[in-house]
Amino acid sequence: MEVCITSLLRDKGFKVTPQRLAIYNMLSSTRSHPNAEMIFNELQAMYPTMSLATVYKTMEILKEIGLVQVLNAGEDSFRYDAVMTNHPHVRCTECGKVEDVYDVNIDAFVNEVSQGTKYQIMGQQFYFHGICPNCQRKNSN
Amino acid sequence: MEVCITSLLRDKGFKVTPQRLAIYNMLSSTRSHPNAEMIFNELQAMYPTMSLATVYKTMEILKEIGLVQVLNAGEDSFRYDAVMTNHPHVRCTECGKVEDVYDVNIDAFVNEVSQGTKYQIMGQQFYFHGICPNCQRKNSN
DNA sequence: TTTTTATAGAAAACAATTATCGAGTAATTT
DNA sequence: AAATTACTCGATAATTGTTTTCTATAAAAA
Repeated sequence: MEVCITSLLRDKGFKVTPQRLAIYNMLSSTRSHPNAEMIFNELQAMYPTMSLATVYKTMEILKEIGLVQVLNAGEDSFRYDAVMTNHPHVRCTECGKVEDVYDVNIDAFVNEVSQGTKYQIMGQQFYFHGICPNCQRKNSN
Repeated sequence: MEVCITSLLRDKGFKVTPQRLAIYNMLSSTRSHPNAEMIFNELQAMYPTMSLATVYKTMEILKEIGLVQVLNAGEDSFRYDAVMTNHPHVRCTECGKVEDVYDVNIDAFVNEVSQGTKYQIMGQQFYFHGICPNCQRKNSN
């Protein structure tokens, strides 16, 4: 993994810096789909000089070299995901968490749209929102 | 239609103003999914005192009374749609236009996600991006 | 090691959106 | 119809997420 990002950065002419490694490592070891501020807050402890601008600039680079995808889950800020397979996301409108959705057949759906619209579909984003099992339980109490 | 928005506004305690009618009429007679600025620009000619703030405030109200839906097609600004049936959208990455996608079966897909995640799904947004037939033709020349 | 080049991060800039507030106007009451 | 009330308009200012600028500094190349 480390090797991967290191050589990927270098191949594209970007420098390998501690900040970039830290940001990517943090992102790839969580499933919380953090936004820039969450990443910043978590890394600030270990990297006291870390700035939000660096997080944004790094995300830009990581997106460019194909290591992260940017999620727009209908909130006011972007979330980031180091899992690059294109999968839907579901956001809980009560507690705000964003989770992955696996085990659904996207391809058939995409094909249907492609044929119906005559568009050459390059990608898609599926966002669901609702109430997670946890919050459902809380609500019923 | 006019009757509908007029009474809807009044029932919810909002006043019926020329600006609100103009904004809603403009939105419901286009398929271009404009953002606030596009709406503002188009109406400024006929309503010289129209301001962007009014467009935003009106959209807030129209959303609240269920007359428009807000689209977040992965751009930097929101787009608005007076068609309230929940349908996917596809954006052309070349010319930027956003079109509706009809004739696809969403329900089965939503059910699949609902059962797989145990979430109580309240809504969803499907965004596709790609190249529209027009731009495909242009590109091949 | 030296030189070159890109980067980090503070601060300022930006753009979309939201809030504030006084004057104006629609709806309601008299 | 006039007066009252409450909501709204729109100029302006504020806010928020994100991007840019600038310069000392760290990483890569020589």
